[in-house]
Amino acid sequence: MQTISREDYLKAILKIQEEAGSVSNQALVEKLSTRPASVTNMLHTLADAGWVEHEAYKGVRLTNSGKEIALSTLRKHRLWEVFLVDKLKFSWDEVHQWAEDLEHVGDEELTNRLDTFLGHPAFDPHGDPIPTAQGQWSDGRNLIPASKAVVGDCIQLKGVVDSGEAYLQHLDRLKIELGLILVVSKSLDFDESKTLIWPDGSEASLSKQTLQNMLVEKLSGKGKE
Amino acid sequence: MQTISREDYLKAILKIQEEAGSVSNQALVEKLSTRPASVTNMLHTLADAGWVEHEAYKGVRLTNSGKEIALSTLRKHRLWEVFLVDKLKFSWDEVHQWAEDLEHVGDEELTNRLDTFLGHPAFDPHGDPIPTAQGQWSDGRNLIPASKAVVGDCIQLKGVVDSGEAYLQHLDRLKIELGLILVVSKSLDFDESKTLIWPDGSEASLSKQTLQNMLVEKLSGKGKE
DNA sequence: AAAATATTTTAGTCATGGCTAAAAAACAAG
DNA sequence: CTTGTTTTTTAGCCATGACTAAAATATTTT
Repeated sequence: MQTISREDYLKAILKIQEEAGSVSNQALVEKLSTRPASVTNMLHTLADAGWVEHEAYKGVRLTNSGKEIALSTLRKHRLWEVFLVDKLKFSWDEVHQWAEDLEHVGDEELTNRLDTFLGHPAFDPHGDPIPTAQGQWSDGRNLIPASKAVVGDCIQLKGVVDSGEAYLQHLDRLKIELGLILVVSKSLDFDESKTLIWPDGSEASLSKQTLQNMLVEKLSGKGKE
Repeated sequence: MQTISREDYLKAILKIQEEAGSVSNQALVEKLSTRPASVTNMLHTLADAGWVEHEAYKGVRLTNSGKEIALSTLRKHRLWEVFLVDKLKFSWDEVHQWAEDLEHVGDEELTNRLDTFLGHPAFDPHGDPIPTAQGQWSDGRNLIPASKAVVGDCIQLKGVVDSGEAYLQHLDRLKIELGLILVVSKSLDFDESKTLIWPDGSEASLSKQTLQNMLVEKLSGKGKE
């Protein structure tokens, strides 16, 4: 049967599987802030339940039923995040921990009602796509890290790679939020920082690190501002 | 520290304390569908945490800090029930189990935002009063069981004693919901059943059992229809 | 008050899911 | 290919909070 811990592991495996291809125990240790022995332990449990295929020393892969649970949990997590931001007016850097709890509450029925109540959102407050009730979540968008934009580009922030509190608060201080349109006005080869222009005309220089974690859509080769 | 199980026990103790005065292990066994040994066990844990005072074989009483946690949990439970009914459009007989889970999520801040979002409701979907953020929940209303109404009385349903699924669905089938105004037209001494008249003119006879669990406000000695 | 009944506690077990420490396997480098 | 390092697994322990069975205490009945 599903428990909170098992759902957390399945969700973590899904994410690692998607972004890294293969899933090592080590990766799970980092993602879940736990210990190697705990991971091995849980992988046995998940394998016994038929949610992952596990070969000792070789890594894991989600089975269809495992992936279904993981996607459903991810869907719940992201829908609750939308609820917390849109309805309860939390900011995007405050919602993760509560969503981490809420994702384990409710069944498909409740989730679908929440989805309807929220107006069938396609993305969560960090720009991550919300899986559908049928488990589809292919993004469709063609986003690039802002670090790849060049001088003259007009870009719109559509998501973030790192949705940790620290990074999001950093963006807050820079008055950068989802949907914001920026123009690249300068690029330094030296440290790969770039200077960007805000819609209100102000400008600021962002570090390579900051830019790499911003997922943007290129609106045009020349800024339209 | 607080866990789901501990919050459940504190909430149960609060409810029993309010409606029965003293709290026996037996009462907790019934309320929580558990076993005597489990209750004794948990009471030790709660006493060690300073949330109850427990004297062997004599029963328990909440301390101030225990009552605070219990009231906060009850507040969360009832607010989430309002959310499920008002926003997600569940019926009053479907919400209890999910609220049972949701009540353990979030802190005071989240609860207060939820409260604001819901428009500071005073009562949950079963007519039970919602404790305030300050832990006040004195009802103020003067409700009586419908079994005490007499012929000619005009009564309005304001709450239920038993908010179990079975009873609520029974009321659903009778087209009885919170706020409904009824007139008592007949009363049988034999089985203490009463015949009631609906606003649309239809009438039906309700058993003593059914009436005892309906909490009503007497609008007038003579029905005003 | 003594006996019968009911309630509560103690003692000991079990499952989940953490953990540490040590062994085993895989991988990397000389 | 052998040695050293990293990763994974095994073995064994711990806390929480269920449980059963049996002992102890309360309560009720005669």
